[in-house]
Amino acid sequence: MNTTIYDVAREAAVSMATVSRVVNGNPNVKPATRKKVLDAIERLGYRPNAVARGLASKKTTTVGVIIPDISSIFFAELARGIEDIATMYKYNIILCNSDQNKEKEIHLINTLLEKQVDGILFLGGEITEEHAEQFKHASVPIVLAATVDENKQFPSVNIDYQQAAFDAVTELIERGHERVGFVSGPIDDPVTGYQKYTGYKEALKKHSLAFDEQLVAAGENTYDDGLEAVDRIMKADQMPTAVFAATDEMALGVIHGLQDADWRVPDDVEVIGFDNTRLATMVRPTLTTVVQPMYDIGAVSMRLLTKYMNQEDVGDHIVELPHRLEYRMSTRA
Amino acid sequence: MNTTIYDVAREAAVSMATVSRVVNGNPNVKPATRKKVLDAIERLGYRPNAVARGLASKKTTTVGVIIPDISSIFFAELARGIEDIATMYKYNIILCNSDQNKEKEIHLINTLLEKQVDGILFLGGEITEEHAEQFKHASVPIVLAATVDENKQFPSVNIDYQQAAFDAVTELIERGHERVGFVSGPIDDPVTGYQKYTGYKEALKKHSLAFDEQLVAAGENTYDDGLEAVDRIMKADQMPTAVFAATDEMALGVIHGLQDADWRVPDDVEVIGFDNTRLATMVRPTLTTVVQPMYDIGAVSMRLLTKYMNQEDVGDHIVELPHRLEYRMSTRA
DNA sequence: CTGAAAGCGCTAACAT
DNA sequence: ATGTTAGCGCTTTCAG
Repeated sequence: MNTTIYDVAREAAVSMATVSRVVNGNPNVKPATRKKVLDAIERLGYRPNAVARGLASKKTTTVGVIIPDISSIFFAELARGIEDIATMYKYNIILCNSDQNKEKEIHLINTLLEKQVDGILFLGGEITEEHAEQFKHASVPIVLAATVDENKQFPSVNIDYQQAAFDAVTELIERGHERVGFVSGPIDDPVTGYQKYTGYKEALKKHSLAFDEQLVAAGENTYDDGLEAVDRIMKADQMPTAVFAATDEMALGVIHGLQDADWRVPDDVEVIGFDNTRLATMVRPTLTTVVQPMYDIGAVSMRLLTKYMNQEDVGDHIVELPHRLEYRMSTRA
Repeated sequence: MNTTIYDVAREAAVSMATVSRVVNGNPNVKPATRKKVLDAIERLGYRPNAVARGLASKKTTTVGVIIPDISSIFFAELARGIEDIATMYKYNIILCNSDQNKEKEIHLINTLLEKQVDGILFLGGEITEEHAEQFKHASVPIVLAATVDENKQFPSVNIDYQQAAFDAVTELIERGHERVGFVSGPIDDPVTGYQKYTGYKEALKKHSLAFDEQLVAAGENTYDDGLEAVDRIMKADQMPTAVFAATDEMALGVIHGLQDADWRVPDDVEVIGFDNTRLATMVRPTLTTVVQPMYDIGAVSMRLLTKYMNQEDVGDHIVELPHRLEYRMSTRA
């Protein structure tokens, strides 16, 4: 049997209430009795039972995090930002991988709610009607991070993916390229696909360049798909002289695919990636890429969630973090 | 107010016990009444409170995972293995980053125990006396993964790091190299440093090669430290013709450092890494490396933990997974 | 400043 | 097959 607050109370010859007070740092305890209690706790090796506390107080100091895949460099970095801030605010994190699978996501939300988490951080592809329904019925605050919510009906933190893609492609165009390839994950993936795709097309249009289906390769966001994308776009009737890849990992694939086929980067083809993961400096040439502050997105979203959980006033429910281009060697100086 | 089991009981005109039975899939319920209850649950939108259940049943179906840094490729992959198996056995995971900081680790163990996790998975550097003390007093099973426990007093899953390093270095030596560099994280880190260092020295000794301090560079396990290591070891009085790096990330640094200084890999210098993270195929030349089954270590350790939690019979408390060399292009065919 | 007592929502005997 | 009844360990009024 573990020792309980009752045992401590008896040992210290006070009431449970008093023990509870000292354990919770309530100032209304005479120093002398506080000491008595502390001693008893020490002597008995008492450790408060957070489950009982949770039941009584209706707070678990635990938040649920639904993430597509913790083994992805991108999400792992985000997760670290989340965890650090959570720790700072004394929360623990229940981490769940969803693989962006809607069924799983819905199921996980339910599980987390059953576990009485104080809040949920949702990272994923997209918010569907069904997600929205769930979220609305949740009794705790929910914040989205790196997740597209068309209707902007839930608090979220993001960067402007479309604008970021637009900026990157514009940079390429302004360097004189008229044939810019686009390599991405599934186009129907809201963040890694669609938004960047739209930004890409906008940039072309803005500069009166024709859109060419042959310069587009949509794979699965992996290195190998980047590699393969090269096969496809370099076979276009008119080859691209620059490539914008939707993730750094794909960009590495593109660079190596290009090099394997004896093209030189950046001399023959310039390449820009997206995310600025640690991978970007781990290639030759190093990768020029759109900086997405992953750690910060995680940190800020967690911070936002803590505010909701404490019912603090929140300014903007939708926060958009800045992005920028980091110039490295995969583009010409 | 959320709806409780009591509300459901009233709505279905049965007792709480019966509701509890159907919620928990107890077969001793007449189909008809089961349906009545299910309907009531549906109608009320009832969602069981896991905290209350936890308090009453003394099981939370949650396990704590203490991990050095989730943003590391290596640990993220391990975490994925852990989470997948946990999900399979209906457990959730409370994920905590320790940064291998002993204070934090001890503190986290306590927090997790307070939260009444059903078990703990500990990944980290090393088990000290103090850790051991904590573990012994824990009321739940603890399994170590990718963590060195000198006294082998706790259940754990690992590969034989020393042997693996020995094998890699031996491979290099048998290819005719007499000057093999060793690049690693802090030598005093049990897994990434000491064990591999020992394996390295053993291999030299076995083949009657002299140990040369100048060929050893211990940094911080990062890409940049790999890069810098090259500066050091290539300045040795007699340069190495092969390098064994303790992690893939360092190995990438070494390869690029070498290439930046106009050495050719593998022609001038052969390189072998360690881990077989996804990075290994994301370099040119692709990296020959020691395969450490990260996902499996995570999965197996979680599986082991479930056995302890279910008080099942466990065969070996210490499991050692196999390692092997994966030959790629950073070594000559 | 301290204590008594009523739950929090559920499970687990024990009855029936 | 179903109901009754204690708790699980803690927080939280409410008194004093």
